[in-house]
Amino acid sequence: MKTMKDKKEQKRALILNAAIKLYSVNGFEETKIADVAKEAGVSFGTVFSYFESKNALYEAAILEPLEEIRSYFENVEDHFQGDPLDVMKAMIDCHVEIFSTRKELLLLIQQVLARPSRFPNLFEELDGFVNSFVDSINSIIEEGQKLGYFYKGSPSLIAESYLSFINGIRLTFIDDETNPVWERFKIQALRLFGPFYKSEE
Amino acid sequence: MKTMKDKKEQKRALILNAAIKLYSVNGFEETKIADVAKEAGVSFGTVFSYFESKNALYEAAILEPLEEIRSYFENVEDHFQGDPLDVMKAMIDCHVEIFSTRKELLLLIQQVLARPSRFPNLFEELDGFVNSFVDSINSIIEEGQKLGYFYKGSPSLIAESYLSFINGIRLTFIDDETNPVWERFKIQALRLFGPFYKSEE
Amino acid sequence: MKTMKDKKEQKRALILNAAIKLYSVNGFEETKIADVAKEAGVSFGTVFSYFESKNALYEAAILEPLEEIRSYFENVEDHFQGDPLDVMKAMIDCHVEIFSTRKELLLLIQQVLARPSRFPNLFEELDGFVNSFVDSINSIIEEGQKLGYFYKGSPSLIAESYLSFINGIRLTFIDDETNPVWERFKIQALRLFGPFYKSEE
Amino acid sequence: MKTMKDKKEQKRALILNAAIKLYSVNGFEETKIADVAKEAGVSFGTVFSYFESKNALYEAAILEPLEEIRSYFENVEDHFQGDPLDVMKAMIDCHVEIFSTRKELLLLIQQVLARPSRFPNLFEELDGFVNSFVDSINSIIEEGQKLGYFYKGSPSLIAESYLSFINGIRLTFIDDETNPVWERFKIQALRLFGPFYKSEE
DNA sequence: AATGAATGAGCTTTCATTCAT
DNA sequence: CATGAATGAAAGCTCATTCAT
Repeated sequence: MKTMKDKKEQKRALILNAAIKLYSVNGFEETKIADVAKEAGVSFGTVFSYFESKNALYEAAILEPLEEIRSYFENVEDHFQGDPLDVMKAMIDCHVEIFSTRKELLLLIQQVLARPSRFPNLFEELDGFVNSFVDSINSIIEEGQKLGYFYKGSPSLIAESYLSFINGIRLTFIDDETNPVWERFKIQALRLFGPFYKSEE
Repeated sequence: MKTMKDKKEQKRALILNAAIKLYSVNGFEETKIADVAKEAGVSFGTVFSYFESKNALYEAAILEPLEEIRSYFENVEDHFQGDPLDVMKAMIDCHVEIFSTRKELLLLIQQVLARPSRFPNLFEELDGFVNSFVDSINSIIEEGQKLGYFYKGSPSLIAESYLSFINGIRLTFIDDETNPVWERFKIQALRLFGPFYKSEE
Repeated sequence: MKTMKDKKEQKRALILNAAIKLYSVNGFEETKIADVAKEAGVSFGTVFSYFESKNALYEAAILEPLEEIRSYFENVEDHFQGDPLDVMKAMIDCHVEIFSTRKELLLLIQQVLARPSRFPNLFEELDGFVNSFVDSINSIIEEGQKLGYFYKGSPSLIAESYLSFINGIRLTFIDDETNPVWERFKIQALRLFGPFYKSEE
Repeated sequence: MKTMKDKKEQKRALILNAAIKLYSVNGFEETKIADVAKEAGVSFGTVFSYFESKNALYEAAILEPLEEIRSYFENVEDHFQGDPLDVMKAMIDCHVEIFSTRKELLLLIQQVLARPSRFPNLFEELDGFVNSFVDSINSIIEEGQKLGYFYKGSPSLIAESYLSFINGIRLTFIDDETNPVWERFKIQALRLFGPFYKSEE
């Protein structure tokens, strides 16, 4: 009994991963369910017995991985402790790690963001994600501002700038997954918060 | 004679603008040639007499507007004179103006960037665009670094950061076209170059 | 032992009744085996262990109930005794009772009759049914004719007219199951046999 | 110009006739659009440029021929003049002619009547047809009753009986198109109105 | 015996593209 | 040139049926 459920779960994951892979590369319309099935090693009929429709599969391919990383954006305080500056550094480390690693998810997210009217539900969800993040680090930024670490000004602006920045990198340097590149962007990310690394001569 | 050519040119523009509008909102696959024709007020047969295929129309819809803005990214020195800091400020003003205004073009660009393997030619072109920009402002950044305005470090990194940043804003705040929002991001953009606006208390 | 067989029989009946219900309303193609199974409270796999195929189930859904009423059409003399006129009256009572009550079966029959080439076996069977009925009441009609009750002329014609008539009612007034409606048609049915109820002023 | 419209009309008719033929024999679900196209000698794509969908084609295949015969059922007085008895005789002649000739239309109608819940619009339409007919001959029957030709009683009952009767014949003797058979049923049809042909010995 | 996961034939429908008018 | 009728490849999806458990 247990085994059967596990097997179903496993096969579902197989299909979902195939979907993530193909959707991220080819986009929604040009990914054929038959291709996903082949990639997953099942018949296309099987895909439909695990996911209601092509649309539902797409949503799952984005939303489920999103859950895995959600916490690192929405509960920043829980994951990173200490001095606001250290928290931000740790957070940036974590986020860059995620963005450089999870290329597929980010591509999918960008597909949705680039066509909000086509995927209204997903867009809504992602929009909420952004807002939650901004809220989540608001107080940390404020504290950092009081301590003189960060630029004065709207914490939201800083948070949004930061998110746009790492998002933009992923989009602009889509092929690069090498550590060094991303490593260097971490410094730039922090500079949106405050005037750091000034004297690196 | 002249008039005939003009008329043809005009009709071509009509179709191209319709294409830009619809492709940007609906993406490549979900934009139907019939819809473009209707939007342009011509029959769909006519579309094919001005553009070889749906693909060719998509390429034109991206590449031709791209030409219009190319100069502001690839010949930075020609457009903005003076002190490196002033040049950057002027450039950012100009770029933000472009990014906030030409939502449609940017959406199209992001569609391509999000699916490099689907549009290799276009991706190549856009990639070249990025590189040209980075090259173009290299010496300005270097000069600014010597003068102590800008952070030390790889000028490419700074240029790429900047591009990613404005790109990311466009993507993340896709709906916003209001000036104030974009205005505030200009400050953040400049902070990728150097520690400016520190004392805005 | 006995119980086991009974249980099997019972489950078979459960499925058959579900099939009759759904086939009659939705027709052959639009009735899904899965729906029949759900209606019967079994898994769809079970349906196939009682009936060879969807076709076989359809045939059973028509032929088995047909058996139950067959006798009232093919052995008219055995069921109704007396004067030919009384026999016909009793027969009409009985038939109208059947037609008004067994809407489902009649709908199924009409589905078959409306598409003879799709269900040749079933059609054959129903055609035989009609012929048997016509033969069965032939002598009764002849006798009634001799007694001056019924119209002269081919008894077959009268029998066929009668059958067409009640069949047609069922088809034309498909929703009506109220007694009064059917009651009034009994008078009309008898008028196909002879000039009755003339003076009902 | 004129010719083009005519040609389109002609091709539409070609497709519609093919549809009538196949739908009537095979029913809605088992008639494939590809088959209709082949029968009409066009590609299946063409079918969709004349009819919105398979459903729309089915509706057209029933409703358009229905229009052709409507008048003979709904404007009985306009078509047949004289003595009520003569009117009925002429009407029956006409109707039997229609029913014996237009087997295809009648089969289609019966498909709809046998599955009202599947084709609610069409069913509605046909139901209206029946009611209009009943209304239409009401006064003629009443007049005939006054003159002593017809049975006393509800004119509606008589009208409905008549309609059920010819409908039922078409259904029960689906294959027969020979005149003699239908000719004999005309006598029976009239007997639903009054005690005619008593002395045909 | 009962289940339901897996399969894939076969359907409708869309839409880019061709080409005769 | 402009048009739009005709085409048919190609896709998503349904569901009867099989068969391992």
